[in-house]
Amino acid sequence: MTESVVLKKEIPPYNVFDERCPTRDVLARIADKWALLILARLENGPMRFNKLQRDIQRITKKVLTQALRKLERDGLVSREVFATVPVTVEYSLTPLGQALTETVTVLAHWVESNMDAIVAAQSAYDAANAQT
Amino acid sequence: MTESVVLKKEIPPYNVFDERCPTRDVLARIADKWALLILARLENGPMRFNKLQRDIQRITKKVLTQALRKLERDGLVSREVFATVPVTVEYSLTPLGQALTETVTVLAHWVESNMDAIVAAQSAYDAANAQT
DNA sequence: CCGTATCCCCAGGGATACTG
DNA sequence: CAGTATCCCTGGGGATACGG
Repeated sequence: MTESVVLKKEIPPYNVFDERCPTRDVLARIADKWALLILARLENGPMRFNKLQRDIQRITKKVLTQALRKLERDGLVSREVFATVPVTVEYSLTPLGQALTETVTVLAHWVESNMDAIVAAQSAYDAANAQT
Repeated sequence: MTESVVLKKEIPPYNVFDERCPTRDVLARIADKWALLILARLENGPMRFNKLQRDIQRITKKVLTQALRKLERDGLVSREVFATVPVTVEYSLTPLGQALTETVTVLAHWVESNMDAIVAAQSAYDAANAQT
């Protein structure tokens, strides 16, 4: 009888805990304070470069540009140039970025919603570890 | 007639986009590659220090300790010492950390699930921006 | 308006060794 | 086992100025 060999389905061995897995680099790029803020900010629609910089306070043009390039390379953000004078550039979430951002937004909101508990924990921790 | 003045309910003005809001610091602490990996790793239950270090590859004791302390201070992780010989220390998620980690895990899984699309985007980007 | 180009700087992370 | 203690070091930001 001919054995029907059931090949183990090759599930992509992506695993963020494997130091060699490229997902780890991607996660590290997303797990960046600026990246998260940018994604969260773009959730409500396209936005120009300067508007982004103004909304996300304390970020320099250089760093914002770098962060946007990385997000663009990973296919999370798209960049569109309009030939106005002076030039206008709009950034928006790609469908891929949109999906990711939903989770990112949950994260940001979670922090806001639980900030009181976090502050309390910090106080307790600091009190317990108080130095002379 | 006496106006019944409806006081605007004072919702905590927590907002990650405000540079002065403490939520921003917390988000920055969570938005850290090591912090995310630690939280994700602790999701399945308590874990000892060395096990944690082995599972999360490429992290040194120093950095792991620092990361755990921050998470502990924010009330996301708890540390329990057992007077065995040699000493055993277990780290686990607090209820607060548990809730957060659910979202974190979604994020990690999202990356793994969408890695193929991300890789494709990277290739396209690199091809479009090829030098010379 | 939307970025580069420079310069500078130090905090944070790596490597290694040691201890309760 | 679970951390400190040191030393080193670099690259990621910050500030500023300029350019298309």
